[in-house]
Amino acid sequence: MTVTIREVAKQAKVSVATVSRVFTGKSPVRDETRLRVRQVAERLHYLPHGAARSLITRRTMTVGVLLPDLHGEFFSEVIRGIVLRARKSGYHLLVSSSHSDISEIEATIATMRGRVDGLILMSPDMDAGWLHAKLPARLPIVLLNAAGDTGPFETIGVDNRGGAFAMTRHLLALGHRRIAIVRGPEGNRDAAERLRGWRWALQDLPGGDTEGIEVAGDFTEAAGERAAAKILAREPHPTAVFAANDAMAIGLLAGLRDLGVRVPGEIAVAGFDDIPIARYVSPPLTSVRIPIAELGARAVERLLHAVENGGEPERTHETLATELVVRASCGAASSASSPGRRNGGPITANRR
Amino acid sequence: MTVTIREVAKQAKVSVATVSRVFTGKSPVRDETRLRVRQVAERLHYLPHGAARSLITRRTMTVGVLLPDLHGEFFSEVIRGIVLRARKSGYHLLVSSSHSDISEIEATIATMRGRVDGLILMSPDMDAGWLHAKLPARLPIVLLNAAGDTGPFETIGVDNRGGAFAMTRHLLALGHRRIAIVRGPEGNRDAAERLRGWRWALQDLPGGDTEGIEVAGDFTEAAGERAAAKILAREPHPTAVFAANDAMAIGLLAGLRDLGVRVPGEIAVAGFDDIPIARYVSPPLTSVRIPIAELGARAVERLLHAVENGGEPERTHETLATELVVRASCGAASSASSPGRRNGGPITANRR
DNA sequence: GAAGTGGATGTAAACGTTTACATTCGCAGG
DNA sequence: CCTGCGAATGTAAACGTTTACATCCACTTC
Repeated sequence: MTVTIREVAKQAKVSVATVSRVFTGKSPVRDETRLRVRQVAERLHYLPHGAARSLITRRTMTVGVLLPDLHGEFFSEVIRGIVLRARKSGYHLLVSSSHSDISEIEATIATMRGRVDGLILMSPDMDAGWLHAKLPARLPIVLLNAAGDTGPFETIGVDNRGGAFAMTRHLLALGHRRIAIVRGPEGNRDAAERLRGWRWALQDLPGGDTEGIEVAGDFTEAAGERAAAKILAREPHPTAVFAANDAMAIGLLAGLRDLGVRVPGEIAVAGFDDIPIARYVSPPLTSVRIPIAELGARAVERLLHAVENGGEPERTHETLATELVVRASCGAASSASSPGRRNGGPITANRR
Repeated sequence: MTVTIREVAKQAKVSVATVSRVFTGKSPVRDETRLRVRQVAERLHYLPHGAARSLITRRTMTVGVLLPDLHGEFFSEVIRGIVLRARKSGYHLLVSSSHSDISEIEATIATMRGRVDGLILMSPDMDAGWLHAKLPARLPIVLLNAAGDTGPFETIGVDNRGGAFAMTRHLLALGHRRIAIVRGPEGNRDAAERLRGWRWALQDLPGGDTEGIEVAGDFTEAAGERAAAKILAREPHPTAVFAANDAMAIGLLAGLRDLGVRVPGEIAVAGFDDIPIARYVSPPLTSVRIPIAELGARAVERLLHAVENGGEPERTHETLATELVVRASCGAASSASSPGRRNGGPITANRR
C-alpha cells in the first residue's frame, strides 16, 4: 500500500542502503546514482517513515510540551517562543494541555515515551517528587515556572516576587496607600509568589499606614471584571489595584469602566506579564514585563542541550528578570510608555 | 540502557506477547499475571515505546498541525479548539508554524511522514494543486481557511464575505455613508474575502452616495494603530471604520484615542473574528463572531473521520456561519452586548 | 473416553528504517 | 604483477513493538 524504501530501491536498481544514504546524506553516493534515486522517490511520492527512523536512530527530533491551559495571549506567546526556537534546531513539537488532574498528566507523559527526545513541562501547581518516581529515567526535562520543590529537575522561571514587589513599590511611590491585589488561582505557584511580593512591599514600609486588600481571582478576564465591584464595595475604597496578571487587569478595566469609575483618575490599575495587547487597551496598561516568548525559547535551548548531552540533568535553576513597564493606567505616565526599569538585576542562573 | 518489553517479560517470567497484551489490554490475561507484569513494569519504569508501536500498528495517534503564524489570540484559540478535540479522542498534536515560504512547508510535511495520521493545514495563501503533487497519497488532510482552488481536499472555513457584508450593512443602517476598511495582508484569502464582502455591501446600495476608503493593513495591532492617522488624513474623514480583524481594530482604537478622537462619538469602529478579548477593550468592540475554537475542533473531527475511514477523501467543503456581535464601538448598543444575529443561515456543508 | 471448546500463553514474523561490516572495483605505488 | 587503498555499493542485523498462529490445558459434551 504505502511505498517503502524497498520499493524505491528496487525501481532505482540499487540496494536499500543506497537509498537510505541518499536521504540521510551522511555517506557518499555517486552523483548519477543519487539523481536516479531521487527521481524514483519523487515519482513514487516516497518519504522516509519517521517512526521507523526514530526506532533505530533513537532520535525523534521532537520536543514534548505540556501546558496547563491555552487560554489567552500568555500561552500563545510561550508556545510561539518554543516553536520558533525548536524549529531553528530542526525539532518538532508534540503539544498537550489542559489536564485536569495529575493522573492525566501521567497518562500523557506515558504516551509520549518514544515520541519525544525531551519534555518541557509547565504545571505551576504540581509536585516534582512524584514526577521523579514515575518517569522513565534519562528523559531530559525542563520545568517551566515550576512549583515548590523541583527535585532533581532543570528549571526555568521568572522573578515573580521581585516583579510584584517592584510594581507595588511603584504604586506606593505614586502616593497610593490603600492598594488592593486581585489574586491568581489557589495553588498556582506564580500567583502565590506575586502575592508574596505585594505583601512584602506593603509590610516593608516604615510608616505602617498602608492597607492591603485581597480579592480572589483566577487569571481570567472575567475574574478581573467581577473584582471591580468587590473593590468598590470596600469603604474607603482602594486607590490602586494590582491584578496578578494582565488578563485580570484588562477585565478589571472593563469592570471599572462599566461602573463609571475613571482609570487612573479615581483608581490606578496595574497588571503582570505585559502581554502584547497590554499597550493597546484603554488606558494602556502598566504592567510587569516578562519575556514570555523568550521564556519558551530558553526552555527549548536548555532542553536540547540536555538532549545532546545524553540526558544527564544539570540541576540548573534559571530565573528571568522582570521589568517594570509604566503606562497610563497607573497614572504615572502621560502617554508614551516609559523606557522601563529592570528589577532584580540581569538574567540570573544559579546552580546548587 | 533503556528498558524494553523484553526486560519486563524476563523479570516477570512471561513472554513478550503477554506483556504487550497487558499494555494494550486487547486480549485476556489472567489477573494474577497482569498484576505481576504491572508491578515489574512499574519497578523498572517501563513504558511502551511509541515509535516501535506506531511502526507496527500503523497508527501514530497524532495529528499534524501546520499554521502560518502564532501571533495573537486568534491562533491561540484555534489551537485550543484543536488540542481539546484531539485529546478527547486520544490524539496528540504535532505542531509547526510560521513558515516563510512554500519549500519550508514542504520540508515540514516531509518530516511529518510516519509521525502523524493526518494533517490540518492552515495556509491562507497557498496553492492546493501543488500540494496534491507532493504529498504521499492516502494521507488525510483538512484545509483550514484554504485559498482559492482547494483541489481534491477536504476544507473547512468561515463565511468571511457574508460576515463582512453583514457588518458593513449594519454600519450603513446606522447611517454611516463614508465607511473605511483596514485591509488584511495581500494574498491572504480571508482578507480578500472580507474585502469583497465590504465592497459588495457598499456598491449594493441604491442611492450610490456611499464612499469606500481602503487603507492597507496586515492583521497586526500595529497596522491598526498606523491606520488611524491615515484615516483622519482623509477629508472629509470617514465616520466608520471596518477593520478586517480584531487585532487591527484594537490597534485602531488605541491609535484614535492617542489622536484624541472619540469612539464611537466621532468615528465608529468594528472588527472581525470576535476574539475573546474584544468585549473587554474600551469601548467594547463590535465584531463579526466566528467560532474560532469550534473551527479547530471541527477540523479535527473531520480529519479523524477520514483517518478512520482509510483516508479516502470526501471532498467535502464546510463553511461555518458568522454572527454579528454589536457592542459599543459602533455606536449602536448602549452597553450590554446584543444577542447577536446569525448571518447566512446555519452551518452549511456542501459537496460538489 | 473421544472430541470439541475456549482461555491463557508462547513463538516468531512482521513493521521501515539505519549502519556496521563485507565486497567489489579501479588505480597508484612499489 | 602484486599489494594496498579508498570510494561506492550491497548484505544483513538491529531497533521495540504487535499479532497471527500454534500450543497447552482444563473443561464440557456426547
